[in-house]
Amino acid sequence: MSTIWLMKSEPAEVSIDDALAASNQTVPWFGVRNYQARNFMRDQMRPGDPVLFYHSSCPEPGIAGLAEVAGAPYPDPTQFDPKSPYFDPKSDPSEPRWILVDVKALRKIPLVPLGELRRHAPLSGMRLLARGNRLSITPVTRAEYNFIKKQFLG
DNA sequence: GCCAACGTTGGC
DNA sequence: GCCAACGTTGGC
Repeated sequence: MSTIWLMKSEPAEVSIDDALAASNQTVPWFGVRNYQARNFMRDQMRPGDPVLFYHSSCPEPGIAGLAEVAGAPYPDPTQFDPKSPYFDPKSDPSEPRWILVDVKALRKIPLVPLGELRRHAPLSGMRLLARGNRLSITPVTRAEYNFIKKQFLG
């Protein structure tokens, strides 16, 4: 049984449109620098897991598209690039600290705003909505996922 | 720009 | 191992 994920991206950096325009509609999920989120990618994600593509830190935060995990985890190359904002001088190339997966965008959806998600009781347990949540990758339950699809995607 | 919440760092 | 200080996230 696959796990379902919600993954936040700043659209100014990689939007759902950017992902759909990428080669094979696939983008590496670079830049995660939080151990819990890394561990989800490294230890729990499997190719084909459904992903809700969420836009954060932008004028209209919300779910912007559907995607899926596209491959096995591998080291995030930006951690070794001194010119990258995600450069991590403490990461040893022989034992990379930051791991990512590729994500394949499937389709853009009419934006489901954060405020709309908060409005529905069946979604009140979503990790995304928890007070103080900052985690950029969170699991989504099958019930939450099904509700979102039924409610917002007809 | 503000600020609540949370994660990380580093001295002890 | 504790915990204060600091840095970051991310909505508003």
